[in-house]
Amino acid sequence: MKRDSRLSGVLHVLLHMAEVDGPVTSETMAQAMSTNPAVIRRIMAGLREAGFVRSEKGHGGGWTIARNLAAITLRDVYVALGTPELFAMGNRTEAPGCLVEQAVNAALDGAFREAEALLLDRFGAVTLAELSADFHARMVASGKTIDLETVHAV
Amino acid sequence: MKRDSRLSGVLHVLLHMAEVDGPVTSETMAQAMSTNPAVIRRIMAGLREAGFVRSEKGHGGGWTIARNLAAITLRDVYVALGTPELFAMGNRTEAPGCLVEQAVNAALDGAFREAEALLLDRFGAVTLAELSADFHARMVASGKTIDLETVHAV
DNA sequence: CATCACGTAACATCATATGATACATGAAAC
DNA sequence: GTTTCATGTATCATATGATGTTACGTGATG
Repeated sequence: MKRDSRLSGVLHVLLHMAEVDGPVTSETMAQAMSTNPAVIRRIMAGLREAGFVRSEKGHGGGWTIARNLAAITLRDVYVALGTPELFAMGNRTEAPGCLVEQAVNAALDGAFREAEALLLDRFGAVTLAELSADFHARMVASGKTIDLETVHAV
Repeated sequence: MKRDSRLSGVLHVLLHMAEVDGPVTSETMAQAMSTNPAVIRRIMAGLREAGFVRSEKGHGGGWTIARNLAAITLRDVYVALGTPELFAMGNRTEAPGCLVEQAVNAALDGAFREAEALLLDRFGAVTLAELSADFHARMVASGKTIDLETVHAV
Protein backbone atom coordinates (compact mmCIF):
# COMPACT_ATOMS: atom_id res chain seq x y z
CA MET A 1 0.00 0.00 0.00
CA LYS A 2 1.16 3.40 -0.82
CA ARG A 3 1.06 5.60 2.23
CA ASP A 4 -0.97 8.76 2.13
CA SER A 5 1.32 11.73 2.66
CA ARG A 6 -1.18 14.52 2.20
CA LEU A 7 -1.25 15.50 5.87
CA SER A 8 2.50 15.58 6.03
CA GLY A 9 2.61 17.54 2.79
CA VAL A 10 0.00 20.10 3.63
CA LEU A 11 1.51 20.81 7.03
CA HIS A 12 4.82 21.35 5.34
CA VAL A 13 3.25 23.81 2.95
CA LEU A 14 1.40 25.68 5.66
CA LEU A 15 4.49 26.22 7.76
CA HIS A 16 6.36 27.49 4.76
CA MET A 17 3.53 29.89 4.00
CA ALA A 18 3.78 31.19 7.54
CA GLU A 19 7.35 32.27 6.85
CA VAL A 20 6.44 34.35 3.82
CA ASP A 21 4.75 37.73 3.74
CA GLY A 22 2.64 37.81 0.59
CA PRO A 23 0.63 35.11 -1.11
CA VAL A 24 2.40 31.99 -2.27
CA THR A 25 1.50 30.49 -5.62
CA SER A 26 0.79 26.82 -6.18
CA GLU A 27 3.67 26.88 -8.60
CA THR A 28 6.13 27.98 -5.92
CA MET A 29 4.87 25.43 -3.44
CA ALA A 30 5.00 22.71 -6.04
CA GLN A 31 8.65 23.44 -6.78
CA ALA A 32 9.49 23.45 -3.09
CA MET A 33 7.84 20.08 -2.62
CA SER A 34 8.97 18.78 -5.99
CA THR A 35 5.49 18.05 -7.18
CA ASN A 36 2.84 19.54 -9.43
CA PRO A 37 0.80 22.75 -8.91
CA ALA A 38 -2.40 20.82 -9.52
CA VAL A 39 -1.50 18.49 -6.67
CA ILE A 40 -1.07 21.46 -4.36
CA ARG A 41 -4.42 22.91 -5.35
CA ARG A 42 -6.08 19.59 -4.86
CA ILE A 43 -4.67 19.21 -1.37
CA MET A 44 -5.39 22.81 -0.39
CA ALA A 45 -8.98 22.74 -1.58
CA GLY A 46 -10.24 21.28 1.69
CA LEU A 47 -8.35 23.83 3.74
CA ARG A 48 -9.85 26.64 1.72
CA GLU A 49 -13.36 25.33 2.27
CA ALA A 50 -12.62 25.04 5.95
CA GLY A 51 -11.54 28.67 6.00
CA PHE A 52 -7.96 28.05 7.07
CA VAL A 53 -6.47 29.50 3.91
CA ARG A 54 -7.59 31.89 1.20
CA SER A 55 -6.76 31.81 -2.47
CA GLU A 56 -6.67 34.69 -4.92
CA LYS A 57 -6.57 34.54 -8.68
CA GLY A 58 -4.69 36.69 -11.12
CA HIS A 59 -1.58 38.80 -10.78
CA GLY A 60 -0.19 38.80 -7.29
CA GLY A 61 -2.53 35.96 -6.45
CA GLY A 62 -1.80 32.79 -4.57
CA TRP A 63 -2.45 31.32 -1.17
CA THR A 64 -2.46 33.02 2.21
CA ILE A 65 -3.18 31.77 5.70
CA ALA A 66 -6.53 33.12 6.83
CA ARG A 67 -6.42 32.33 10.51
CA ASN A 68 -4.03 32.57 13.42
CA LEU A 69 -1.73 29.55 13.52
CA ALA A 70 -2.48 29.12 17.18
CA ALA A 71 -6.12 28.54 16.29
CA ILE A 72 -5.44 25.62 13.95
CA THR A 73 -4.63 22.18 15.26
CA LEU A 74 -3.27 19.23 13.34
CA ARG A 75 -6.65 17.65 13.83
CA ASP A 76 -8.32 20.59 12.11
CA VAL A 77 -6.03 20.12 9.14
CA TYR A 78 -6.63 16.38 9.13
CA VAL A 79 -10.38 16.90 9.10
CA ALA A 80 -10.11 19.55 6.40
CA LEU A 81 -8.38 16.99 4.23
CA GLY A 82 -11.49 14.86 4.50
CA THR A 83 -10.39 12.64 7.40
CA PRO A 84 -8.42 10.25 5.24
CA GLU A 85 -8.03 6.66 6.36
CA LEU A 86 -5.55 6.35 9.20
CA PHE A 87 -4.86 2.64 9.21
CA ALA A 88 -3.26 0.40 6.66
CA MET A 89 -5.07 -2.66 7.97
CA GLY A 90 -8.71 -3.46 7.71
CA ASN A 91 -11.16 -6.26 8.00
CA ARG A 92 -11.29 -8.81 5.26
CA THR A 93 -15.04 -8.42 5.18
CA GLU A 94 -17.17 -5.78 6.81
CA ALA A 95 -20.56 -6.89 8.04
CA PRO A 96 -19.76 -10.59 7.58
CA GLY A 97 -22.28 -13.35 8.07
CA CYS A 98 -19.65 -15.63 9.52
CA LEU A 99 -19.66 -15.50 13.31
CA VAL A 100 -15.95 -16.19 13.47
CA GLU A 101 -15.28 -13.18 11.37
CA GLN A 102 -17.64 -11.12 13.48
CA ALA A 103 -15.64 -12.03 16.56
CA VAL A 104 -12.38 -11.20 14.82
CA ASN A 105 -13.69 -7.91 13.51
CA ALA A 106 -15.01 -6.91 16.90
CA ALA A 107 -11.62 -7.44 18.52
CA LEU A 108 -9.67 -5.63 15.84
CA ASP A 109 -12.17 -2.81 15.51
CA GLY A 110 -12.05 -2.14 19.22
CA ALA A 111 -8.29 -1.78 19.19
CA PHE A 112 -8.27 0.40 16.10
CA ARG A 113 -11.00 2.64 17.45
CA GLU A 114 -8.96 3.23 20.56
CA ALA A 115 -5.90 3.99 18.50
CA GLU A 116 -7.85 6.37 16.31
CA ALA A 117 -9.19 8.22 19.33
CA LEU A 118 -5.67 8.56 20.67
CA LEU A 119 -4.35 9.84 17.37
CA LEU A 120 -7.09 12.42 17.01
CA ASP A 121 -6.51 13.48 20.59
CA ARG A 122 -2.81 14.00 19.95
CA PHE A 123 -3.50 15.82 16.71
CA GLY A 124 -5.97 18.05 18.48
CA ALA A 125 -3.38 18.95 21.08
CA VAL A 126 -0.86 20.38 18.63
CA THR A 127 -1.38 23.75 16.95
CA LEU A 128 0.37 24.99 13.87
CA ALA A 129 1.83 27.74 16.02
CA GLU A 130 3.55 25.12 18.13
CA LEU A 131 4.84 23.35 15.07
CA SER A 132 6.15 26.63 13.74
CA ALA A 133 7.85 27.35 17.05
CA ASP A 134 9.47 23.94 16.90
CA PHE A 135 10.69 24.74 13.43
CA HIS A 136 12.22 28.02 14.56
CA ALA A 137 13.89 26.27 17.46
CA ARG A 138 15.42 23.78 15.06
CA MET A 139 16.57 26.62 12.86
CA VAL A 140 18.34 28.34 15.73
CA ALA A 141 19.91 25.06 16.77
CA SER A 142 21.17 24.38 13.27
CA GLY A 143 22.49 27.90 12.66
CA LYS A 144 20.75 28.09 9.31
CA THR A 145 18.91 31.14 8.05
CA ILE A 146 15.26 31.63 7.29
CA ASP A 147 15.83 32.40 3.65
CA LEU A 148 17.65 29.23 2.85
CA GLU A 149 14.94 27.12 4.34
CA THR A 150 12.10 29.22 3.03
CA VAL A 151 13.28 29.00 -0.53
CA HIS A 152 13.73 25.32 0.15
CA ALA A 153 17.14 25.26 -1.46
CA VAL A 154 16.49 24.68 -5.16
CA MET B 1 -4.40 2.59 -0.60
CA LYS B 2 -5.63 -0.87 -0.43
CA ARG B 3 -5.95 -2.01 3.13
CA ASP B 4 -3.99 -5.00 4.29
CA SER B 5 -6.38 -7.69 5.50
CA ARG B 6 -3.92 -10.43 6.28
CA LEU B 7 -4.25 -10.15 10.04
CA SER B 8 -8.02 -10.27 9.78
CA GLY B 9 -7.80 -13.18 7.38
CA VAL B 10 -5.33 -15.26 9.29
CA LEU B 11 -7.23 -14.87 12.54
CA HIS B 12 -10.33 -15.99 10.76
CA VAL B 13 -8.56 -19.07 9.48
CA LEU B 14 -7.03 -19.91 12.84
CA LEU B 15 -10.36 -19.81 14.65
CA HIS B 16 -11.90 -22.03 12.04
CA MET B 17 -9.03 -24.49 12.41
CA ALA B 18 -9.70 -24.57 16.12
CA GLU B 19 -13.19 -25.90 15.43
CA VAL B 20 -11.96 -28.82 13.35
CA ASP B 21 -10.30 -32.00 14.56
CA GLY B 22 -7.89 -33.05 11.84
CA PRO B 23 -5.64 -31.00 9.61
CA VAL B 24 -7.21 -28.44 7.30
CA THR B 25 -5.92 -28.05 3.78
CA SER B 26 -5.09 -24.75 2.16
CA GLU B 27 -7.68 -25.63 -0.42
CA THR B 28 -10.45 -25.89 2.17
CA MET B 29 -9.45 -22.64 3.84
CA ALA B 30 -9.23 -20.92 0.50
CA GLN B 31 -12.77 -21.91 -0.36
CA ALA B 32 -14.03 -20.76 3.02
CA MET B 33 -12.37 -17.38 2.54
CA SER B 34 -13.11 -17.26 -1.15
CA THR B 35 -9.52 -16.88 -2.13
CA ASN B 36 -6.67 -18.95 -3.49
CA PRO B 37 -4.74 -21.78 -1.74
CA ALA B 38 -1.47 -20.10 -2.56
CA VAL B 39 -2.64 -17.00 -0.74
CA ILE B 40 -3.37 -19.07 2.34
CA ARG B 41 0.05 -20.70 2.25
CA ARG B 42 1.67 -17.34 1.83
CA ILE B 43 -0.11 -15.93 4.85
CA MET B 44 0.44 -19.01 7.00
CA ALA B 45 4.16 -19.25 6.25
CA GLY B 46 5.05 -16.79 9.01
CA LEU B 47 2.89 -18.58 11.55
CA ARG B 48 4.57 -21.86 10.71
CA GLU B 49 8.02 -20.37 11.21
CA ALA B 50 6.86 -18.93 14.50
CA GLY B 51 5.73 -22.38 15.59
CA PHE B 52 2.05 -21.51 15.98
CA VAL B 53 0.91 -23.95 13.31
CA ARG B 54 2.30 -27.03 11.67
CA SER B 55 1.92 -28.14 8.09
CA GLU B 56 2.06 -31.67 6.66
CA LYS B 57 2.36 -32.68 3.08
CA GLY B 58 0.72 -35.53 1.24
CA HIS B 59 -2.43 -37.52 1.95
CA GLY B 60 -4.17 -36.42 5.09
CA GLY B 61 -1.91 -33.43 5.19
CA GLY B 62 -2.79 -29.82 5.83
CA TRP B 63 -2.51 -27.35 8.66
CA THR B 64 -2.91 -27.87 12.39
CA ILE B 65 -2.57 -25.56 15.35
CA ALA B 66 0.58 -26.39 17.23
CA ARG B 67 0.06 -24.47 20.43
CA ASN B 68 -2.63 -23.78 22.97
CA LEU B 69 -4.88 -20.96 21.83
CA ALA B 70 -4.54 -19.35 25.22
CA ALA B 71 -0.82 -19.01 24.59
CA ILE B 72 -1.18 -17.03 21.37
CA THR B 73 -2.07 -13.35 21.39
CA LEU B 74 -3.16 -11.22 18.48
CA ARG B 75 0.17 -9.49 18.81
CA ASP B 76 1.97 -12.80 18.33
CA VAL B 77 0.05 -13.37 15.15
CA TYR B 78 0.70 -9.83 13.97
CA VAL B 79 4.42 -10.23 14.55
CA ALA B 80 4.42 -13.64 12.84
CA LEU B 81 3.00 -11.94 9.77
CA GLY B 82 6.10 -9.78 9.69
CA THR B 83 4.71 -6.75 11.56
CA PRO B 84 3.03 -5.25 8.53
CA GLU B 85 2.59 -1.50 8.37
CA LEU B 86 -0.20 -0.33 10.66
CA PHE B 87 -0.80 3.16 9.36
CA ALA B 88 -2.05 4.41 6.05
CA MET B 89 -0.35 7.76 6.46
CA GLY B 90 3.31 8.48 6.35
CA ASN B 91 5.76 11.29 6.00
CA ARG B 92 6.26 12.80 2.61
CA THR B 93 9.99 12.48 3.10
CA GLU B 94 11.85 10.53 5.73
CA ALA B 95 15.10 12.05 6.90
CA PRO B 96 14.43 15.38 5.18
CA GLY B 97 16.94 18.17 5.00
CA CYS B 98 14.20 20.76 5.33
CA LEU B 99 13.79 21.88 8.93
CA VAL B 100 10.10 22.52 8.45
CA GLU B 101 9.61 18.97 7.37
CA GLN B 102 11.67 17.75 10.30
CA ALA B 103 9.36 19.58 12.67
CA VAL B 104 6.29 18.17 10.94
CA ASN B 105 7.68 14.66 10.93
CA ALA B 106 8.59 14.85 14.59
CA ALA B 107 5.05 15.82 15.55
CA LEU B 108 3.38 13.21 13.41
CA ASP B 109 5.84 10.47 14.29
CA GLY B 110 5.28 11.05 17.97
CA ALA B 111 1.55 10.63 17.65
CA PHE B 112 1.85 7.56 15.47
CA ARG B 113 4.36 5.95 17.77
CA GLU B 114 1.97 6.36 20.66
CA ALA B 115 -0.87 4.92 18.63
CA GLU B 116 1.28 1.99 17.58
CA ALA B 117 2.22 1.26 21.17
CA LEU B 118 -1.42 1.30 22.14
CA LEU B 119 -2.38 -1.00 19.32
CA LEU B 120 0.33 -3.51 20.14
CA ASP B 121 -0.67 -3.34 23.77
CA ARG B 122 -4.28 -4.12 22.92
CA PHE B 123 -3.26 -6.88 20.55
CA GLY B 124 -1.04 -8.37 23.23
CA ALA B 125 -3.94 -8.43 25.67
CA VAL B 126 -6.17 -10.64 23.56
CA THR B 127 -5.52 -14.35 23.13
CA LEU B 128 -6.93 -16.57 20.44
CA ALA B 129 -8.67 -18.51 23.20
CA GLU B 130 -10.58 -15.37 24.14
CA LEU B 131 -11.48 -14.72 20.54
CA SER B 132 -12.69 -18.30 20.21
CA ALA B 133 -14.76 -17.93 23.36
CA ASP B 134 -16.29 -14.79 21.95
CA PHE B 135 -17.14 -16.70 18.80
CA HIS B 136 -18.84 -19.46 20.77
CA ALA B 137 -20.79 -16.91 22.74
CA ARG B 138 -22.00 -15.36 19.51
CA MET B 139 -22.93 -18.80 18.24
CA VAL B 140 -25.03 -19.53 21.30
CA ALA B 141 -26.66 -16.14 21.03
CA SER B 142 -27.53 -16.67 17.40
CA GLY B 143 -28.78 -20.23 17.82
CA LYS B 144 -26.69 -21.47 14.94
CA THR B 145 -24.77 -24.74 14.98
CA ILE B 146 -21.07 -25.36 14.84
CA ASP B 147 -21.21 -27.31 11.62
CA LEU B 148 -22.86 -24.59 9.63
CA GLU B 149 -20.26 -22.11 10.69
CA THR B 150 -17.34 -24.47 10.42
CA VAL B 151 -18.13 -25.41 6.89
CA HIS B 152 -18.59 -21.72 6.28
CA ALA B 153 -21.70 -22.26 4.29
CA VAL B 154 -19.90 -22.80 0.96
C1' DC C 1 -7.07 42.47 -23.74
C1' DA C 2 -3.13 39.96 -22.48
C1' DT C 3 -1.23 37.69 -18.65
C1' DC C 4 -1.34 35.42 -14.45
C1' DA C 5 -3.01 32.14 -11.09
C1' DC C 6 -6.58 29.42 -9.33
C1' DG C 7 -10.50 25.49 -10.11
C1' DT C 8 -11.29 21.27 -11.81
C1' DA C 9 -11.74 17.51 -14.80
C1' DA C 10 -9.62 13.81 -17.24
C1' DC C 11 -6.03 10.80 -17.95
C1' DA C 12 -1.36 8.57 -17.02
C1' DT C 13 1.71 6.49 -13.81
C1' DC C 14 3.34 3.88 -10.01
C1' DA C 15 3.24 1.10 -5.90
C1' DT C 16 1.34 -2.61 -3.57
C1' DA C 17 -1.99 -6.05 -1.86
C1' DT C 18 -4.16 -9.72 -3.69
C1' DG C 19 -5.35 -13.35 -7.22
C1' DA C 20 -3.74 -16.93 -10.29
C1' DT C 21 -0.71 -20.28 -12.36
C1' DA C 22 3.03 -23.45 -12.52
C1' DC C 23 6.16 -26.60 -10.96
C1' DA C 24 9.17 -28.82 -7.47
C1' DT C 25 9.22 -31.50 -3.07
C1' DG C 26 7.76 -34.73 0.09
C1' DA C 27 4.30 -37.97 2.21
C1' DA C 28 0.67 -41.30 2.10
C1' DA C 29 -2.13 -44.75 -0.41
C1' DC C 30 -2.47 -48.28 -3.67
C1' DG D 1 7.51 -47.91 -6.93
C1' DT D 2 4.17 -45.22 -8.86
C1' DT D 3 0.23 -42.43 -8.32
C1' DT D 4 -2.06 -38.99 -5.80
C1' DC D 5 -2.32 -35.42 -2.64
C1' DA D 6 -0.79 -31.30 -0.35
C1' DT D 7 2.61 -28.02 0.79
C1' DG D 8 6.64 -24.49 -0.70
C1' DT D 9 7.64 -21.05 -3.62
C1' DA D 10 8.49 -18.38 -7.64
C1' DT D 11 6.40 -15.78 -11.20
C1' DC D 12 3.05 -13.33 -13.42
C1' DA D 13 -1.67 -10.98 -13.66
C1' DT D 14 -5.04 -7.89 -11.70
C1' DA D 15 -7.19 -4.27 -8.96
C1' DT D 16 -7.07 -0.33 -6.31
C1' DG D 17 -5.77 4.08 -4.92
C1' DA D 18 -2.39 7.88 -4.32
C1' DT D 19 0.13 10.79 -6.95
C1' DG D 20 1.80 12.97 -11.37
C1' DT D 21 0.43 15.28 -15.63
C1' DT D 22 -2.10 17.82 -18.99
C1' DA D 23 -5.68 20.71 -20.45
C1' DC D 24 -8.90 24.18 -20.34
C1' DG D 25 -12.22 27.29 -18.00
C1' DT D 26 -12.70 31.41 -14.81
C1' DG D 27 -11.67 35.55 -12.69
C1' DA D 28 -8.40 39.27 -11.38
C1' DT D 29 -4.56 42.34 -12.35
C1' DG D 30 -1.86 45.32 -15.19
